[in-house]
Amino acid sequence: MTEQEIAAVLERAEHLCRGRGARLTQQRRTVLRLLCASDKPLSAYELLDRMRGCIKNPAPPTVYRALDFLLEHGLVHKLESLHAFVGCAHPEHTHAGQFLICSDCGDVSELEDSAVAKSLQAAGKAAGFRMTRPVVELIGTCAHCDGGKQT
Amino acid sequence: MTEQEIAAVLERAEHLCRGRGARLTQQRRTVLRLLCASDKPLSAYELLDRMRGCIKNPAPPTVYRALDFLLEHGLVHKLESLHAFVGCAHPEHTHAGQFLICSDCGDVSELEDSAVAKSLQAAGKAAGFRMTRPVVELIGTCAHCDGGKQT
DNA sequence: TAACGAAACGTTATAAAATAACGCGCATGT
DNA sequence: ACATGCGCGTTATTTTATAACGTTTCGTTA
Repeated sequence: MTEQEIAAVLERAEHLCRGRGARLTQQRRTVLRLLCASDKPLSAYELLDRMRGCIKNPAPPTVYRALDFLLEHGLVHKLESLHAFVGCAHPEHTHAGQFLICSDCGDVSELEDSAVAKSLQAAGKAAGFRMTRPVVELIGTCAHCDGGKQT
Repeated sequence: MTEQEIAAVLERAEHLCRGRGARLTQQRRTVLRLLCASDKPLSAYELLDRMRGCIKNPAPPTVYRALDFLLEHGLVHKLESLHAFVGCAHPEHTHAGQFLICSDCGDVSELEDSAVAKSLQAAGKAAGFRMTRPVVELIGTCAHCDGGKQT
């Protein structure tokens, strides 16, 4: 994300939290900013390393607490298959996103494909299942890495 | 799974491995059997505990190696969001299954919903993404636990 | 059948990811 | 001012997963 995009995300996050009576503290803001600034998902411990610049003596609970808050408020996503986190590209949206994870270059892109969302919803409903959190991570090779090798 | 179902799974696994020139060793068979016999997903370490009955001094690599083999051959699935494993209900199928995970009772059921599979395939294709492994885990409340509380 | 090479396994150690538990301090409202 | 709850610091521990290296087992081929 560019500096400007990050600023916009922080702005939106601020607004969203204010509206909910939630406190976007310095550390939480820092974690969100670091995630947005990274071009790759970050593990909690990578995040921890990067926090050393801004915060004095961060320990694991510091980063996990911030992540818990941000996850609750839909500002970041956890990629379960990578044990890593990314800033949410669409914080206003519904949080039924899907992730394309390139196992070659490590790039991740977030989709909000309504056909996928609907089919998942339908499949759950058919089983009488009330869905609270869909985890959809497609692991494979991105267009760039696949480059011309495949039709 | 019932004893008979487990026997059938082991039989199929045997056959499948033979056909591929892969060796379904005693330990691998044991891990597969234990997973099938459990009514819940098992973590690697729970599995390790249960192996103590059958195998002398199992250490983590023992169970992880068996799991790697079984995963490669599509005989078990890993539930990324739970750090746990289940026996595959449909070892003959395509391995694009979806999982419904009840966060209330812990029960997991495996689907093979073709509408979901197709929409995922389509979404990936639209992004030029070549998918090798879909991770689809729907977290929520199963019909039983939701029991009457919801329309 | 003896020798070989690959695959499977035993073992010890360590890395990586996540949480428990406890107390302090600060902001918020009464 | 005071009480309450939330956020945070800190230490320790638990849980999950892998590295590294030597030994054994198995199937193949000479």
